[in-house]
Amino acid sequence: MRDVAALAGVGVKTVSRVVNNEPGVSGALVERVQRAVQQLDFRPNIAASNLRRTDGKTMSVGLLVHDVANPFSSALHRAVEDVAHSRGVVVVAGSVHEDQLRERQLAWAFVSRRVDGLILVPAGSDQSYLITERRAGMPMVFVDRPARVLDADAVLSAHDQGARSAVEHLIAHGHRRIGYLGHPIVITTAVDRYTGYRDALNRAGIPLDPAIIRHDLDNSEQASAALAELLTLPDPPTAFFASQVFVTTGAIKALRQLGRHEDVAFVGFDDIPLADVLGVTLVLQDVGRIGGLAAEVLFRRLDGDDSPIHRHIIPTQLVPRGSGEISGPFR
Amino acid sequence: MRDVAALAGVGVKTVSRVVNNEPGVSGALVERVQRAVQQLDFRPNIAASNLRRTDGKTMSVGLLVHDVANPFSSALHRAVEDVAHSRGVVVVAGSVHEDQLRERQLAWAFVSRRVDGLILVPAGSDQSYLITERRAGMPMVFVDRPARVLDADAVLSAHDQGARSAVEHLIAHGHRRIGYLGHPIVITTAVDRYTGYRDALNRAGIPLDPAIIRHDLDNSEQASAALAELLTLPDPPTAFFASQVFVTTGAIKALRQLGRHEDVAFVGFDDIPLADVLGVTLVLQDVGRIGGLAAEVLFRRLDGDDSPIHRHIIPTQLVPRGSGEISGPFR
DNA sequence: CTGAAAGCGCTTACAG
DNA sequence: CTGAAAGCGCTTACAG
Repeated sequence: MRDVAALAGVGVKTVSRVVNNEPGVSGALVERVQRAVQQLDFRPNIAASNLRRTDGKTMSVGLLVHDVANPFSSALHRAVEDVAHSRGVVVVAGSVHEDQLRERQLAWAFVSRRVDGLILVPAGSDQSYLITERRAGMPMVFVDRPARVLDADAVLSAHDQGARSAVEHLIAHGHRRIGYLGHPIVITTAVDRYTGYRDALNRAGIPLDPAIIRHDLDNSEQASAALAELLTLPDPPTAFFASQVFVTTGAIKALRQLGRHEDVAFVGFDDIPLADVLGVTLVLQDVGRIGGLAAEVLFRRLDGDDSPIHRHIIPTQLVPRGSGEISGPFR
Repeated sequence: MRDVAALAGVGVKTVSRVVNNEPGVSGALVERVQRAVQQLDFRPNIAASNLRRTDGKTMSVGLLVHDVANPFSSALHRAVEDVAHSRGVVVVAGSVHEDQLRERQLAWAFVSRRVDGLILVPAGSDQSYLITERRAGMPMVFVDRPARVLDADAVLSAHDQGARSAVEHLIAHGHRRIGYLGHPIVITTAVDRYTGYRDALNRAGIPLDPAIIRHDLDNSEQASAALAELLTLPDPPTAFFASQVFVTTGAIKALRQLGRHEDVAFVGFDDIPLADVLGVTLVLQDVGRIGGLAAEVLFRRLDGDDSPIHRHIIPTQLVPRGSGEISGPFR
């Protein structure tokens, strides 16, 4: 900037004014400065300007997700980015991989880079390591899972209701033996969705049978194996509910491979490309809305909104496509 | 940092040394400083430190992709992140949406934030707007599509070869009328893959028939419609090749919906979840390797590697799963 | 309307 | 081993 000022024959403050489109610079000077900017290919250093600015905004937000490559996370990223981009804010994202340590490292890395706010799908159950930043007023919005210790906004799917509607759907189609295929129970969404499963059975007066309940399935292969195994029981399930996208994928594969996709009912969680072609009934989360709302809440906080912390619950939607409508023995 | 120094009763330089793990501070002082850091919840400001550091590294790299939410882009993101994370570097990603203007805005936004390097899947055909940064020595690696004007490293799939192998596979199974379903031809990968299609036909002495070639399919719905339409021709294709993931998805859906997936052969491009269950033969790109290599090339450049610019070509792999092995009339 | 001085939070280059 | 001074590139708070 000093070079530009020298070339244009003005003070640095005048260059600063022109670069930031501040009013009160005579037309002639504006032009001279702009020419110098062009000539020197001057790129203002945002970091330096933030250092001195009173608001100190870096125009960046941090996004912590499970894995940037998974469909939920990347759709969330996209939704957040859309809102951020419209405000000239860049998003720096990172994958936490359900690892508390990595969550902490990444959050700190973002904080050290002075992001203006944080949107996070937490891996750990305790975000107290962020308490200083939170108290200092850094906006944070939790997504998919609420904060445990911190007092912060959250945007969540109605996990329990979504699961309950799926299981009730199966019950309505005449099933009473409904296998549960669940992702790792340390993740709060697994607890919530299992709760929905249990509630649906309870309300229908169907006793819970641990023999057909499998938690902690870590990937689609494990889900496939679990489903196959449950079908070998003396009194096997006539229907299955899968709690999450990879579990759902594994279940679909297993049913197809075993040739049971036409007589065993199935409802999964989360959308998968081609699931429509395969006629798989799914409970869908509105990821676009979740991400968009999370970003909006964050920016409202950045704009000074100091209304009470709120937990936004976004409904899920059951989309019948065939697999969930296969009739059971009690219909 | 001043506050920490005051509390610990030392100079700021000593705090700086402790925070950066520089050697040559007596044990007693280290401890006193660390206690003060703890007590004040001190977080070093990376932006400020970079401003003065001679190397001036922000420990961040920029990633420009088509759309962070699409499978190729997000897998790329993940692969880049894995390498970056191992070096303590964060990645700031942005979606370009095949829009030259947005590409430019984002690239500049990243440059203004002084990222150490750039990995980009370019939308436009001209990145000369980055020429100043490139000349100033900023490392850049192009992915999926080469730079047009800039002299920079690139990591690309063997698009033409991949397409050729797909079409040759269909020819080998007795097809001579092979429909081409292509994504927008303004994208260089579409040109490359179409070249592969054409070459395969040429080598087999099959004349090119524009009637069964459809470029510029923008989404899976258009691809479905195009495939359906081509099947109504008096002399319809007995096989199809789809050039890209969304086109592939649309083609799969159309074949299923028309009930033609068992007699019309098909080979698509790019992986899709559940395509294995559906028995769809695909040409796969090794996204993990592409992203990993791109990141490694970038970091090598950052480490001072000044070997000549290189264009890395990553082979694709044809995975036969059934749909591509349906026999045609000439077998 | 314009610009010189001071300062953001840190590191460099130096002196003790 | 330790720290005071100067400076990174910019903006703030002022004075003219």
